[in-house]
Amino acid sequence: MVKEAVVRDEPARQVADEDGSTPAERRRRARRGEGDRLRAEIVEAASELLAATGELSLRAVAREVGVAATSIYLHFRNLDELVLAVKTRYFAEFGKALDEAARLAGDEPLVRVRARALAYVRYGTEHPGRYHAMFTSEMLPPGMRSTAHFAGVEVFEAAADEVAAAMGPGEDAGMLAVHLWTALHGIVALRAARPNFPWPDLTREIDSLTGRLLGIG
Amino acid sequence: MVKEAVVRDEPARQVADEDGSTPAERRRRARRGEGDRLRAEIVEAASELLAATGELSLRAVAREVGVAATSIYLHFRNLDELVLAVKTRYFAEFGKALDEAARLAGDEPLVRVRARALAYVRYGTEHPGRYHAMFTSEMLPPGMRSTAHFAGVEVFEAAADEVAAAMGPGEDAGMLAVHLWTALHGIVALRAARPNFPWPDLTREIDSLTGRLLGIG
DNA sequence: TGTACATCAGTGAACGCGCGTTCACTGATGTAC
DNA sequence: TGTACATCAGTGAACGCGCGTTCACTGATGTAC
Repeated sequence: MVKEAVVRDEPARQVADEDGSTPAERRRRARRGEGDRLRAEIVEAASELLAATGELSLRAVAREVGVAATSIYLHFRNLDELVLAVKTRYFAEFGKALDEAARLAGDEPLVRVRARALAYVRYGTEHPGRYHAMFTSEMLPPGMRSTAHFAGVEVFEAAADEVAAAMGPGEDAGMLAVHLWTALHGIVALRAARPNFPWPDLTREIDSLTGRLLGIG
Repeated sequence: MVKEAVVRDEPARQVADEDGSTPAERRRRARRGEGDRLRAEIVEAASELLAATGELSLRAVAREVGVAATSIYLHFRNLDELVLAVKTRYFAEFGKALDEAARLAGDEPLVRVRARALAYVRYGTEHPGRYHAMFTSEMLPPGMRSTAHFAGVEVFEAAADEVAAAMGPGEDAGMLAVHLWTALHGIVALRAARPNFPWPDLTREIDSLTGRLLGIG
């Protein structure tokens, strides 16, 4: 009722949008030195859109922010650059969530690994869009899929150290870390892809999995 | 050099396409009762396209077959129906590959499980496009993602039976089967998403994984 | 044996959509004089 | 204290693209008489 029919690309002006927030108000033109404010708003909106829909279009972001589509080019050379910025953000947040979980778990190595593993799958299942964006191949044409896809290893490496600490010497910590990572990824990804399968309780599943992988009943 | 400039949607006519095959020749109009020939060709082309690119467009399929885009509507009500036909095909092929591997493995349960697991990840890594199409969520809007996404359970169930046979009584076969499935999926999916990670040898990985999960050194 | 006609297998133009990107531009803000 | 002007932050029209789907059609094949 309140909204006018918006005919074209034109961003909403003084109209509150449907959830009651007023991006139009936020969208007062930045002052001289504050050009980066728009950049932050763009990344924020893109982040939410990618999380919600699993894909990102420049025009959708511009619409969300309440700005002309072209304005995005003031801060990003193209769509890929924006996507990269968003993913970087996700990885930082994800890594922080895992570290926090491990910190809260105390000193016992196995407990720490379990906490980290549970935090991993929790984050993945609670933020399927983000997780998808971070860890799902888009089947890029060969050539492109080399460098950029290596992001997120730090997360793995932190977990690998944890695993190494949780096990006796003489065991293949590298292989175990790989088992753990792939298993956790599989849990998250399959739950997203097959939401109707009768999956077990997540905590039980992680306890059972880590127990078996690390050789503890 | 041989190809003329193709200006519009118009399918290639008497011209051999770049790999030397001549779809134009195949595309002689079907005889009276043989209307289903085109259907088979469409599914075949769609199957190859989806495997190669990870996505499917009606117009691309039509181009590949050498037929007007509208001709697809003679056999499928819309794009989704075609995609479904292709996925059904993939699942049948995938299931057959696993069964065949188990058959060749003989009678020893653990050997059978290992063979099945290895066949699973082999199929997945060798046909990333097909696997992606079968098992990767497309983040459909809620409402759509209920029924259709349950396809492929038979494959899981065959594996679950195998796992149950491979373990002693009193253990939680269901949980173990879930561990195995998610782990295998994770291996396939992460290798596709992170091709530059130093992954271990696939056979060693599967041996190690199944050993740990099923409690055998 | 010849021919009119129904049917089957397919065509081709057109639609409206959202997209990424380009280009020339505008108008408020701050600063130099 | 006033004003010309550069610069910064952003706009808006336009482009060409591939897409799914619709619609009215065409023309070869087989069959009934």
